[in-house]
Amino acid sequence: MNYYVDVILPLPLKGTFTYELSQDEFNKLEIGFRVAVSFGKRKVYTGIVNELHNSKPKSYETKPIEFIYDDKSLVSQNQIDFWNWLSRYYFVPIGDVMKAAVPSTFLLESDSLIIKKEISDDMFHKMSDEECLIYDALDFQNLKLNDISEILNKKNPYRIIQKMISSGYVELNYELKEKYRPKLLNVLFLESRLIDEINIKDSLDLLKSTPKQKELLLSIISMIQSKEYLVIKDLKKTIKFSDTTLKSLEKKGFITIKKIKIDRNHITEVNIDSSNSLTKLQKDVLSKLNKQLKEKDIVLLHGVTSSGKTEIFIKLIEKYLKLGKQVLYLLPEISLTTQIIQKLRNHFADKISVYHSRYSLNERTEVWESVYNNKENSQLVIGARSSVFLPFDDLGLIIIDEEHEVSYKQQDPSPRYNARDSAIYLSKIFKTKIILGSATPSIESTYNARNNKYGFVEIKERYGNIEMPFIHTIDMKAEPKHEFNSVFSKKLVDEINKAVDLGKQVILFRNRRGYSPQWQCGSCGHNIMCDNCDVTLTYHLHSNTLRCHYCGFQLKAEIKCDSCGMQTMGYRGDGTQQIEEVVKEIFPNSNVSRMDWDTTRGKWAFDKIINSFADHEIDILIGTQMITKGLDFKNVGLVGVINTDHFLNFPDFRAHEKAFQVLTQVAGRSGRSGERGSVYLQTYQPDHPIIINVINNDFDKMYAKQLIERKDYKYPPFVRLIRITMKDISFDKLNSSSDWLNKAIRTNFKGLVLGPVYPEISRIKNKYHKEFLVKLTDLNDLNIFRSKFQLIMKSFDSISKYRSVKVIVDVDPN
DNA sequence: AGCACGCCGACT
DNA sequence: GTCGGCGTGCTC
Repeated sequence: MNYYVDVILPLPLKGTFTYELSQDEFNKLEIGFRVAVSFGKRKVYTGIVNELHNSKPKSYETKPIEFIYDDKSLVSQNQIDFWNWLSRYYFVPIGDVMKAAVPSTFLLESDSLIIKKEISDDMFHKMSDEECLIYDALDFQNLKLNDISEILNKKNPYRIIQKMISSGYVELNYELKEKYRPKLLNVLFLESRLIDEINIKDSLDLLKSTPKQKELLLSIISMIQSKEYLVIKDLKKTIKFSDTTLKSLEKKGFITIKKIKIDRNHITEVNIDSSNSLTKLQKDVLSKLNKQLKEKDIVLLHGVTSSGKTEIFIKLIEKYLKLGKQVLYLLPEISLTTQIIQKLRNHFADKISVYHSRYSLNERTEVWESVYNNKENSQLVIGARSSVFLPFDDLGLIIIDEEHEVSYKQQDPSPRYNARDSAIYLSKIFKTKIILGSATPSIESTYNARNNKYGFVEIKERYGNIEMPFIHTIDMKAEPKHEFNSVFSKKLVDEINKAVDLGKQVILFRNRRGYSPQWQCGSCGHNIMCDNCDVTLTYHLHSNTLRCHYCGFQLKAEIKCDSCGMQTMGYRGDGTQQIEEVVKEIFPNSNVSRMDWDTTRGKWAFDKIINSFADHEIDILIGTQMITKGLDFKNVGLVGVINTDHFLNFPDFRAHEKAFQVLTQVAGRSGRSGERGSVYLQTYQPDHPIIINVINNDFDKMYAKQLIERKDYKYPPFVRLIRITMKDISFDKLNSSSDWLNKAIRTNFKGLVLGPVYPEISRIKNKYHKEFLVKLTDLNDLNIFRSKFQLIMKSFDSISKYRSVKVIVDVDPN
């Protein structure tokens, strides 16, 4: 009997790789174990077992595995199933899924080391000169392949080493570097005899001659109380002492100093608030939710902004935690602010872990381990997209908050998966319940809810009976502009002044689109383009440079125009920075701050701005989408949208849906406690149907109209979209290869295929882009299309001149 | 992807 | 003569 294992490797290659096993290894291994395997000529990777079987591969020879890391699966069968589904559904190599799922800490790096074996004289005499050279060199130290290549002055030492290995002169060993270093904390333990009061007295007598030490010991005793140990850093905060003083105490046997491993996700301050009483309305919603959950696995909770969804979620979470189940609370990355985390911590204290891509590898590793061991502090995980990959063992509930957010879909590196949709699949494997929450649910989820696929609960009132904000339009065609800057109407400025005078805070909102500051010639209108991308460069005031947002290309801003030679290049367009300046100019007595990707680079920059706004250190906050994400400010009296039209006018089948969502969400920031808030939308199209829907808070009408359009023009939820993007440095090669692919797809697949077309930005980072859009009318078509497409790509890859062309498949693109 | 092999041009 | 450029093929 032969024994084989199919291994997932962290490489962007299709499929798994088969290695041979001894019977012992076969018996020991299980799905989800980690193994070290040699791959290619010189690489060793950590792979994860996908399958164990007995069928010998026909077309190639197998290698043995090198090493088994685990006694217990690192990744459960369920997770492996999930990876396989994701890989298949989204057309991505399973290795990419593995890389997204497992912190690299668990995938040890290896460097092959050649180690000398003891051999007989007889064998030694059979060696060639080069072999002898290597063998002798190994007397001093173990060598890596690179070292040997230097000794022999030869590019490829592998053949020789291979021969030496097979002859039994040397063997390969792998230096496995543990990348993960747990955070260590210096702590001190008090000698146990000192806990007795009489002993303390005696001991202090001993320290009469060293008052510093005596004083320190007294502090230690008073601080340590009944605790097991004292963190030295904390001690230093209370009393000043030198390390030698502390060391002396250790020498004299009063204390012992140790380094202990601590959990990086320990909590700092918690104000437990277990009262958590729900209003009657909330209780009502909760019982409806519970009822729905009995019948359906997925329930959509559509609750208007500020309707108190979080408190309801908290009750639900409590219920599942009490049952001993794990709970995953998914949020868009950007909403993972201390605000919501703090709210949940106040209820669940140390049962919470947060999983976030902005956290360090070490921090993520700790959460992973904690979930893996089903520890107390990760019973509730609050996480972004990638937390669907955590090694849950007994997941009872997944809450997907802000369900409509497009950022649940990973865009750039593969795997291009949607965390919401993946979580839904995950829930089927785990038999987990799902709550989708939003004030502005996606058309797709609403469609599923209304067609009885999902359960559905609605909250139409705001928490504490606060009225929905009053939404006004300001018709920019008719209203006079403010004298300082024409982006502001006089009306908006007046209203802001009124609000600020009343001690209210103001949020000004603008869309990045159309607001990137340009460096343009005042005489000929010449614009400066990026060298590598098909976009104009954006002007950055602080550095006086022009930058590309796609590739980072930079130029110094010059006054002289390249095109007409005039000294009339200057700053046009109304960038955020410019708006900030104008606002500061118009409202000189107010504190004005700006929040966008530029001002929130650091890990905590976002939280800092949010907190200072919450503490009313800022009167007027200017920002992009970012400020709409579920932030809960008490004192906002006015929200102004500067360029409403930019949400309405772009060519995307979701444009109107998104415009409704974002405007409703922005409006929802106003008047969240106490009085009714106001919202002002500056627009040139005050009668636009979406604006009317927003004003009337009329989700149903918006939904009905969008659904008709989606049906007529064949978009989700009526079809499934697949976008295929081709990229190449050579424009001609891109065109000829896309012609080839176009023909191949259309002759093999009888479905709706659009394209290829050049996307709006047709060149990025020096590569030309072209895309297809495939529309599938039912799920079975996905399987048909996949098999056809795979065949097509096989032929495509065998055309050597198209080798450099990148083909990217994006299933359910945004 | 990452790496080795192999075949061509420009150098000590 | 050789170093090294990149086009090509392969990894269980």
